[in-house]
Amino acid sequence: MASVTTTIASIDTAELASRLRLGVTRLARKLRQQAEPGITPSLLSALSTIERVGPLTIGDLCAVEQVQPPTMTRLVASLVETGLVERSVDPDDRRVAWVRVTPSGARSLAQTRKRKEAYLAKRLRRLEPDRLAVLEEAAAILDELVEGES
Amino acid sequence: MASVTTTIASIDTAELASRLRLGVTRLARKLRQQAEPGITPSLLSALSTIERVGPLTIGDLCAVEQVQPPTMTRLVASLVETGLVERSVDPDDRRVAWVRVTPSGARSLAQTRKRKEAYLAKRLRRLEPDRLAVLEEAAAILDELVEGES
DNA sequence: CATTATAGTTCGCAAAGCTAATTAGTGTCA
DNA sequence: TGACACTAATTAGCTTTGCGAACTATAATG
Repeated sequence: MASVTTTIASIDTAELASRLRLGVTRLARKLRQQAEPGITPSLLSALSTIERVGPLTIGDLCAVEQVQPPTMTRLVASLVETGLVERSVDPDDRRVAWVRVTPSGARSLAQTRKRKEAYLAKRLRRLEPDRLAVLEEAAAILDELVEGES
Repeated sequence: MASVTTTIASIDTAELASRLRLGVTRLARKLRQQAEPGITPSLLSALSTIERVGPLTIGDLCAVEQVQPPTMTRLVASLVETGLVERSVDPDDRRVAWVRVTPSGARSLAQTRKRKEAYLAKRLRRLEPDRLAVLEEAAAILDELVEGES
């Protein structure tokens, strides 16, 4: 166990928002640059959501991925074309399309996962345990930040 | 003062890398959607770096913003065109271009800063002080993560 | 002087995002 | 039943951002 002690009295949310935005934007950019040829970060993010959440509709995917329908239509089309994902029409409501990962998609996800996070993990390994612990908590908070309502 | 206590014994950097990547990517996407009309997140990020770091060259800007030269050339051209930034040729080495914020650019930055971070700040304000403190530290760590070598 | 190295630019391409308009299928209710 | 409204997804067209390759202009070096 480790203790991380911080002054909380004077946290300026506007200032924090500014710094957090810059940090997040830059890291996202850096991560984008690590994309493997063939699968881009957006495709990857969609694919891993499809795997994690299980069969879901295009609309569900849009909500989770925080993207507008036309964007997701294109991402899914690309994933289907490369055989990583399978589409099927809902028999009860033929407007709805369900999407699920194919065995090939699951394999591809598993295979590439290590490599995909290599860049980040490599840098994380250089951090002191205290700081890793901070990021660990921060990751969860970031998720909440985005999840809570749109 | 507040204490944030965390288990550090078993932090799996690969797992953390995965979660952090997802969280960061999604938040970055969400932030992009909050762009004000007229100034995009990339332009904004470049502009605020130019203000923060002071006069600097295109190459310096590329390094800080983690972007390739062609991209920065275009961003700067756009900022110059809208009068937010000023370019000047280095008299000692005429290959080099120095870039600085104009008064108009500084005004624009100041004016819009509040609004630009409103989305994030609004959400941050809902967090408990403990969690704010975590993000505060995380922001600094994220910066280091990207800064340390390319 | 010729060569090599460096700072930026231009060009052409691809990915990812959007809005607006369209298509296809459901539901409602007079 | 038949017209109308609603919903899920798609298509079309546009913008921004990013890249690599090739180029220009300038400096440095042998």
